[in-house]
Amino acid sequence: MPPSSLLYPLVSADVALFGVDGDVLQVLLIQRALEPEARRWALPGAVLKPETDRDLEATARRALRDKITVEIPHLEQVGTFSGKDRDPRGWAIAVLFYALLPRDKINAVVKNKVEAVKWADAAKPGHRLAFDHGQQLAKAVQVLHDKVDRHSLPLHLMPERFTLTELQRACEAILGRSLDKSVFRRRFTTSKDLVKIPNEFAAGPQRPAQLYRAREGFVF
Amino acid sequence: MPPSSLLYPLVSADVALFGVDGDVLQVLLIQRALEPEARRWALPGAVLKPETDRDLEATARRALRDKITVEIPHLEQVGTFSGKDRDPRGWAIAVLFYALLPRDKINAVVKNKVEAVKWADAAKPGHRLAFDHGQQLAKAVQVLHDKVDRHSLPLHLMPERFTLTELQRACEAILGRSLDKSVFRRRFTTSKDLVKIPNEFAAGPQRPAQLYRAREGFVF
DNA sequence: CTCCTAAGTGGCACAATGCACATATGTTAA
DNA sequence: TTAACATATGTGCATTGTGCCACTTAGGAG
Repeated sequence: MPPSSLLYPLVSADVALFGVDGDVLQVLLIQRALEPEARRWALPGAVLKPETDRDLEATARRALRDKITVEIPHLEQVGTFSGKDRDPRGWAIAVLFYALLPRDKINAVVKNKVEAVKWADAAKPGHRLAFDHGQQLAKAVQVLHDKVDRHSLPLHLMPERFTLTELQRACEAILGRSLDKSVFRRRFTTSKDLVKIPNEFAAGPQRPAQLYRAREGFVF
Repeated sequence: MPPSSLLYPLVSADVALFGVDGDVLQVLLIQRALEPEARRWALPGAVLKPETDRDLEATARRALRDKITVEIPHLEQVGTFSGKDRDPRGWAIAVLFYALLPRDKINAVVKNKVEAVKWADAAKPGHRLAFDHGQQLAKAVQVLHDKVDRHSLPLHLMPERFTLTELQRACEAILGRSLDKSVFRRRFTTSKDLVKIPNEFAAGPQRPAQLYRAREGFVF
């Protein structure tokens, strides 16, 4: 039971789980089954259980474990949203995390649950989200955006092996604009985070493409 | 009374208040009067009062109002620290903010209070801080550092009117390294955030220096 | 063998940077 | 009165990074 009075705030963790499909940045939404805001789409979240959660990142992981089947390697804090008006139940605090899901796992996420689950365009989810989740999502997208702008490579979005062009598509999806091929390559073929896989190429109806993988121990 | 059980976490807001004195980045510390961690130095903080605080930023402002005399214009969230082991009283959440105090107000902050208050070198406070405040401080310094690295100007640290050299000293204090005078000037004399004050100069035993002020509505 | 597609490379103008040096303008001291 | 001095402000140049665009290369499809 959440606290009904104002004595203690309701504390929860929300997660913006991002994936890239083609050239669109997507985010996982769930349709709330219970009041408040029942039937509205929302970011997955969970209420803190101090007796079991080690910290709020554990709360966030639990929120995901209930919905999806794959384990998330990368989870990072975005910020904290607080106040007495964000949740009809009263004074509430939500700590927002984001996570990146590899392209090849993007269809392995739906679990048997009461709630409906779907992927939505992260830039325009198409619905008014529950609580302040619209604002939260915008903030998470902005953080992701800034990070890629600062030349961080979102390798956690990529499968084990990938081509430079695939990586460029992922960055373009996050930034929402196209990048120059030549510039992109010059910048990153010398990056310590990218490792060329010798003699491994992606086949296709054109010239084969060199495959790369993330450096051991890489974190976004 | 903080919650003694694990049913609800203890929620508080901490503030890293930064100032620059000469070429050292300083942070305001208070010596705790009460248990736990009595007599240890800590960042100023306050426990959330849901009945009075609009949000956690308000909690942070209240933490400062109790200690210092000047109103802080700029307050920004750094991150949230949570877990059952950070505070001996049990499961606790602390949301950390930072604030920047102008050089000319740096000696106007001490209020009549039980606790001792002092400025410490932000890079090495010299004491083991209470709770996880050492870690919190390091994170706040890093955020500040990154921001200046990305060419943001910490104008909130400066007095109303200042010279380019003073501004450069402030940036150097934050970054912990010296910057090239020529590069610094080329970069920022054309910045929209800096406004030259015509016919106003700082006197001294040398050539007078042009005075600048922050653009109206500037935020760090 | 030729065409198509995407991979990968190279050139060039321009901007940002690091560094050395030059000039300006006040105070201070002989 | 004048020279020494300290800091402000500006210039020149080599190096490196970036944006833009054209070109070459290596496969598959027909």
